[in-house]
Amino acid sequence: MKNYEGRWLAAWEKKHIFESDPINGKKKIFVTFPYPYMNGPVHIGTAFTSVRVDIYARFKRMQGYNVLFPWAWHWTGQSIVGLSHRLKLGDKNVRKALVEIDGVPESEVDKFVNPEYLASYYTNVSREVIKKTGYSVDWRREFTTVDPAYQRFVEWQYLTLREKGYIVQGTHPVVWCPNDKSPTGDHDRMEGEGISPEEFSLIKFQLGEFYLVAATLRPETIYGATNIWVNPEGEYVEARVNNEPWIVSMHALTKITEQKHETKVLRTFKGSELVGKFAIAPLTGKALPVLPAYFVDTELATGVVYSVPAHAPYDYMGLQDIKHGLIPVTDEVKGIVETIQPIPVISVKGYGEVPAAEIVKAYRIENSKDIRLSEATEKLYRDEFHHGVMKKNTGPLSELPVSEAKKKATELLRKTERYSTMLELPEKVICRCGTRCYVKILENQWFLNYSNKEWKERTRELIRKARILPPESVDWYYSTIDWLEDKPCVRRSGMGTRLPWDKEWIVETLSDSTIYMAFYTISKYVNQEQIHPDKLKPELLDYIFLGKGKPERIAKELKINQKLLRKMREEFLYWYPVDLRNSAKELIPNHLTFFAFHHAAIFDEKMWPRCFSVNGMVQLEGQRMSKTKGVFVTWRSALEKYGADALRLSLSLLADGMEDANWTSQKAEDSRSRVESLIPFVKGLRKTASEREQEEIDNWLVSIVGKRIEEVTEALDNMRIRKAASIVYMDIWNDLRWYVHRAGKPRRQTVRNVLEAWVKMMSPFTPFVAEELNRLLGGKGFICLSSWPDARNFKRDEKAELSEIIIGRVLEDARSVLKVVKGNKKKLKIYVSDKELRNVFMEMLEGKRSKDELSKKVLSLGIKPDSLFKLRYELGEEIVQRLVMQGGIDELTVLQKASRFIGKELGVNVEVKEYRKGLPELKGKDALPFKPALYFE
RNA sequence: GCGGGGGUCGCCCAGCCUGGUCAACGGCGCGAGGCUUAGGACCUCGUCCCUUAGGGGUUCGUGGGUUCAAAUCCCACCCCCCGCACCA
Repeated sequence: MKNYEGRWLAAWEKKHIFESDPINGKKKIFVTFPYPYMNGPVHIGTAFTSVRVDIYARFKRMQGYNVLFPWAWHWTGQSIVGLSHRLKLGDKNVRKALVEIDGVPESEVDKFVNPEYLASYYTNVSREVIKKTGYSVDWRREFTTVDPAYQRFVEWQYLTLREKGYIVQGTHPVVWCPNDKSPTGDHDRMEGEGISPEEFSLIKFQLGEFYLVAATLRPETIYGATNIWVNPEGEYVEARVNNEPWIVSMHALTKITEQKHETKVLRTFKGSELVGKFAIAPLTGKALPVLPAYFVDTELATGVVYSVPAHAPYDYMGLQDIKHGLIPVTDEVKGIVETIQPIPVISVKGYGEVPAAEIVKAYRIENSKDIRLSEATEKLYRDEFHHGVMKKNTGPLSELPVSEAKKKATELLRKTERYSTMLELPEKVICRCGTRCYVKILENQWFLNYSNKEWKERTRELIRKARILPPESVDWYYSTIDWLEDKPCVRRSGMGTRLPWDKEWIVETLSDSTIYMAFYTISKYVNQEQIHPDKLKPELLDYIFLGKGKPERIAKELKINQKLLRKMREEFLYWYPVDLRNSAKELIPNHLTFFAFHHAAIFDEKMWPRCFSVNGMVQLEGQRMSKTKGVFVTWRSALEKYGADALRLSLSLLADGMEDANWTSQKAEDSRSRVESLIPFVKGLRKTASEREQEEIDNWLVSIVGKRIEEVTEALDNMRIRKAASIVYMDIWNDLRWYVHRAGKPRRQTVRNVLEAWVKMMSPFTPFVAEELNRLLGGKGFICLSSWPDARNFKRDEKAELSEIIIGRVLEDARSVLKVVKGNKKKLKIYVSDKELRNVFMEMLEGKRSKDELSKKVLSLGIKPDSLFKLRYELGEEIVQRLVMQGGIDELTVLQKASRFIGKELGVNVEVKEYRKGLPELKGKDALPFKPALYFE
C-alpha cells in the first residue's frame, strides 16, 4: 500500500466526509451492495462487484448528490455454525483452509469453534480491508444480521408479510441429515449432488402373518418377479406400520417413521432368517422364494426387493451367483434356485428374449459385485422405459408401452391394498458431516408464497418500472418470477431471527436479506444509542417504514422521544427507495428477485427499488474460484500486494455487462504500473508546459476531452464501469500523448484545465492517487468532494477535430506508401484536389444533386465518377457527417500548417500544393477530395 | 433437460441493437528505433499473408441465407459460462 493511501484515508475519516445525513432539498442517491456472508474473508469476487458500487457512489457524489453507501454483514444461517462445528470435530481440511487460504493466524483458529467468534473475526478483517480499499461507506450504520435491533426488524418484516397473507404453512419432503437435524442442500453434501427424493412403490408380499414389503421403481415388472431378495447380513424388523404387520429393514423403519407413519418395532432379526421362506405376490398370486443377495442395501428403501431376472441385471447375476456357489445356501434353497427361469415381460427393440442376460454378457459381467452392473442397469432401464412394450403375459398391462404400464400397474396394485409408497433417495447422499441422509417429511414449515399470482404480477410490475442493468439481464428476472414456487423461509438450526409467532423456526438466510436496506436508514440511531433495540416494536417500525399509526401515541406507549421517532421516519422517507443495488449475476434467480418480491409486498410503489444492476462472475487465471481447489484470492492479499488504487483500477477494467471477468495477476500488475506512472506523467507534462498563444491543437485537445467527459459520464450512469475506466485511463492518456507529440510545447493553461478534469474523472476509480494529483496541481480540499467535470466547459471545436482526422489519414496513407516503396526518399509532395472537384464532392455528400447530374460533372473534370462514390464509403459516416455539418474544410491550409509535423514524423521535407488541371505533376491527378495525392521523391 | 449470457486478429477485449468509417478500437505481450553510463520508466513506429506507390488476398465458433455490401440481420448446428430452490 502506498504511503499516501493511508494518509488520505485518515484525512477522509477525520473529516467524516462519507457520513451522510438527510439534507433538506438536496437530491439523494442511495446505493447498496448485498452484505457479504461472514463464513470467510471477503475475496476478489466481492471486491469486483462491490467496487462498482463505490465507483458509482463517488461519481454521483461529485455530481452533487447527497450519497449514502452503507455496509453490513450477513451472519444468518447454517454455514458459519457448520464450519465451526467441523473444526471442533477436528476436520484437518477445514483447519488447513482457514490457515492457508483465509490467512487466519494459528493463534486464532482454535477460537473458531465458537461460531460468533468466527464471524466476528472475519467481520473485523473484512471491515479493515474495505476501509483500506477506500470505500466511501457511512460506517455509522453498520450492523450484523444477528444484532438484536436487526432481529426486531426481521420480526416486523415477517409479521407484516404474514398479515398480508404471503406466508403459508406447508408439509414437504426434504433430504434430511439426522446428525445436523436439518435439511441437506446440494452444496452441503459430500456425496450425492443433485439427488432428490423419488417415490418408490412398496409392494406387500404376504409372508405368514406379515407383509414382506419390497420396494421398486418399476412396479410394472411384478409380472416378471421370480423371487425376493434380502441381505442375509442385514438387520430386519417385524413391526407394526399404521397397524399393519410389516417386515422391512431396521433402517427402513426409521425412514418410514420420518415420513409420518405410526410405527412400532416388535422384533429384530437377521435377513438370513427369511431365506428359503415363500411370500405371495399381489396381482399374480405367485408364491416367491426369499433368497439372499449382498447387493441389497438395507439403507435403501425397505431393504427388500423383488427379483426380475429377465430385466434387471442385478437380479440376473444374483441368481447366477447362487447357482455358481458364490453365495452359500442350503441344498434345499439351491434346489429352488435351480428351478428359477427368468420371465420376460417386456419386449424392447434391439434386445432378444431375456434382455438382462444379454446386457450382462455384452458388458462381460461375471458376478454381482461387478461395478459395471449399475451402468448396465441404467442403460437397460432407459431403453425399456422409452422403447419397451409389455408382453402378452402381463394381463391387464399387455401391449402397453412401459411408461403407461407403470401407471396402470400402480393403479391396479393400489386397488389390492397391498401397495404403499415411500419417498427415497435413488442414490446415496452423504452430508458434509459424514452422515448418510434420508428423506424426511418436514411438517408445518413456513413458506413464502411466491407462487401467489397477484404477488407475482406486482413483482413483475416492479421490475418493469425499474432500470435493469445491463439491459440484457432483464429476461432472467421475468423467468425467475414465473418459475418461483413457494419457498421455505425458515430452518431449524443456524444463526438468525426466530419467527415471532413460531419460535422453533429461524428465518433462513435468503429470506432475512430482502428489504434490509430500509434498516440502514435507522440503524445509525441504534448504533448511536439514541434508541434501544427493545424499543423497535412492530408498531414503531410500522410507523417508520409504512407511516402507519400516530407518532404521539407510539412515542408515549414506548416511552421514547417523539421528535426522535419523527426524525427516523423522515430519514427513511429521505433515503428510500434504493437507487442502485449491484450484485453478481448469479444472485438474480434468488436474492435480487426476492428483493423485488418483498418490496412489492411490503412497500408502496414509491418505495420500490429504482435500479437493479449485475455483473459477471470472477474467474481467477481462467479458472472458476474454488476454495477447495485452492483457486482463491482474498481481497486482503490482493490489496496488500497491489495497493488500493491499482486493485480498484484492475477490477474496473476487468469486464462489463454480464460477461465473466478473468482476474489475473498480470492484469493487476499492469494496473499497478499504470497507476504508478500517473504522477511522473502529470509532473512531466506540467514541467514542459509553457505560456503561449492558443493554437488549433489546443482547441483539439479541449474539444476531445469534452467529448471524453460526455462518454465517461454516460458510461458511469449506465454502470458501464469498464468502458468508463478505459476511456479515463487509456483513451484520455492517449489523447494527451498525441497532443504533446503534435504540439511539441504544451500550453500551460490548456494542460491545466484538462488535467484538472482528468484527475476528477479518476477520482471514483483511483481515489487516492487522484487526491495526490490534485495536490500536485495545486488543488485544495478533497477532490472526491469536488464537482464532476462539465463537458460544457470544454468547447467543442469540430473544425479542429476534423483537421486532426485529415492529418491522421494523410500520415497513415504516407506511411503505407513508404512501407512498400524502395529507395531513399527525401521529399513528400502532397496535392490536395482542386476546388471544383471538392465542391462537386460536397454536393454529393449533401445529397443535393442526382447521381446522373453528379456523374456528368465529375466526368467533365476528368475523374471517374465511381472513384468518388467509392471514396464516400471509404470516408465513412462519421467523417461525412462532420464534413457536411461544416460545409467542408480548407484542406490546403490544414495540411500546410501541419506540413512540418508530417515531415518530422516521416523524416522528409513536405510540400503541400493544390492540384490544378493540366499541371504536369506526377501522381497529382490522383488527388481526391479529403484524400490528397502523395508523391515521394 | 429447462432458463439466462457468451464465442472477435498470440492473450485480454471494443464493435454487433441502428449493415458500408472494419484487416477490425484500446491494453498486454513481442519486434525496431529514440532517450539514458546501463537497466527500468518514458516516447515513437511496427505486429494476418502477399506487394518497389497508398493495392490485393484470407479473416470475426461452423455451415447456409438475405443484400450492391455482413463481425454486424435471418436460419440451423457446435462449443463455453451461470442458475435450476430448503445454500449462501
